[in-house]
Amino acid sequence: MRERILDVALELFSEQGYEKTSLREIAQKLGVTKAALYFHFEHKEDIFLELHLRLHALGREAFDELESLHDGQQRADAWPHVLDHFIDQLIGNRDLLLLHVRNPNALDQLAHNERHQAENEDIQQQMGRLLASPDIPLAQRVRMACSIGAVIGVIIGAGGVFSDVSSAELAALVRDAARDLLFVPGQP
Amino acid sequence: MRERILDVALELFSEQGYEKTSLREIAQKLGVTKAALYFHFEHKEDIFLELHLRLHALGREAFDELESLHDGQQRADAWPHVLDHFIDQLIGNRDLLLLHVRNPNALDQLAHNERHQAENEDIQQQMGRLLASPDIPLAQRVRMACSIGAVIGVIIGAGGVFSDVSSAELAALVRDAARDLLFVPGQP
DNA sequence: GTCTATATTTCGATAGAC
DNA sequence: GTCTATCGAAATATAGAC
Repeated sequence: MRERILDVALELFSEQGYEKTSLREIAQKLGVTKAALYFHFEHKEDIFLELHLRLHALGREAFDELESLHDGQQRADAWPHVLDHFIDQLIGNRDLLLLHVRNPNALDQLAHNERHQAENEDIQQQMGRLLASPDIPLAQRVRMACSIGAVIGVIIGAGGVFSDVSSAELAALVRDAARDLLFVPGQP
Repeated sequence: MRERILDVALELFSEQGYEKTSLREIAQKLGVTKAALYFHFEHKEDIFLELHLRLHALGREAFDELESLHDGQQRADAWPHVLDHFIDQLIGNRDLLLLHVRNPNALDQLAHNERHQAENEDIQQQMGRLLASPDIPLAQRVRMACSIGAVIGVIIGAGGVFSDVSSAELAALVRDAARDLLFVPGQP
C-alpha cells in the first residue's frame, strides 16, 4: 500500500502541484479514505520527502563519482561523461524530475525537516559545492551550470514540444549539444 | 497603492510560492487589512495575472521581432541575436523570472482565466510555435530549447552560486556559452 | 488497516459602516 | 479606501470503533 500511495502522490503532485493536491484526493484515487493515509505517513510532508529521496538516490551516484576525484580540474574534465550518464538517469525518470521542477517551494519546506537534514549530502549541496569550486575557471563553471539547465529545460521544458521525438534520439541530441557547450574556447 | 501591492506580492510569491502566500500576509506587510486588497483586486489570481503580464510585455518584444521574419530558417539564424537581448532583459528582471519559475502551477491556473485568454499572444505559445516550427531542423530546435534552459538555469539556478559575479560579466559568459551551443556542427 | 466522525485552523471572499 | 466582522469551504490532523 505504501508504494501505491507514493505512486499516486507522485502523479498528482506533478500534475497539479503539491499544495493543490489534498490528501482526500490521493485517498479517493486509491479507493480509501483520508484517514487511512495517516496510518502509513504521519504528515503530508513525509510523502513528498520520500519521493524526494528517490531523486536523491538517483543523483548521488553521479555526484559521488565526481567527488571521488580530488582535483577540481579533474572533476571539470570528467563532467561531460558524468553528465551523459545523468541525462540518461533523468530521461528515465522524467516524472520524478517533473515533481521537483514543479514544486520548488515544497522542496524548500524540507529544509526545516529533521529527517531531511539528517540525510545531508543532498544533490543541491553537492551541485553547489561543485559549481562554487574555486579551482575551476569561472567560465567553465558557468558552462557546467548551463549544461544542467539545458538538459532539464529540454526534458521538462517548452510544454512537451518534443514529445513526438523518441527518448533515445532526444538524449543523443542533448548529449551533442552539451558537449559543444562544455568545450570552452581558449582553455587547455 | 496598487503598485505597492504588486511589489509586495511579487516578493512574497517568489519567496514562499503563490499558494503558501495568503492575502492576509500581503496586507500585513503593507500595514493594511486583507479587505483593503479587495478594493484594488477582485481575486487573488488577478494579482498574479498582473505580475505575469509584466513578463509577458518583456518577452513580447523579442518574439515579435522573430515572428516578423517569415521564414523558419531566418528565424533560427536571428535567434542568437534575439537571445542576447533576451538575456539582458531577464537578468534585469531576475525577480520576475523567479516568480514564474517558482510558480508553474499558478501559471497553469491562468489558462482558465478569461482576461488571460484574451491576451492571446502569450510568451509560452510563441516559444512553442517557434520550437515546433517544422522548417527548422530538429537538432537546431533542440539547441534553441537548450539555450533557453541554460540561460534560465544560470540566472535563477544553483541557489545563487554566482551571486558574487557581476551581472555584466555573467551575462557575457552566458552569451558566449549560448553562442557555442547554438552553432550546430555540420549545418550550413 | 481502514472506517466514521469531528476538532481545529486557515483561506478567499463579502457585507456594511465610516 | 480602509475598516470590523463574518461566512462558507476546504484543508490537515486526530480519536476511537471495527
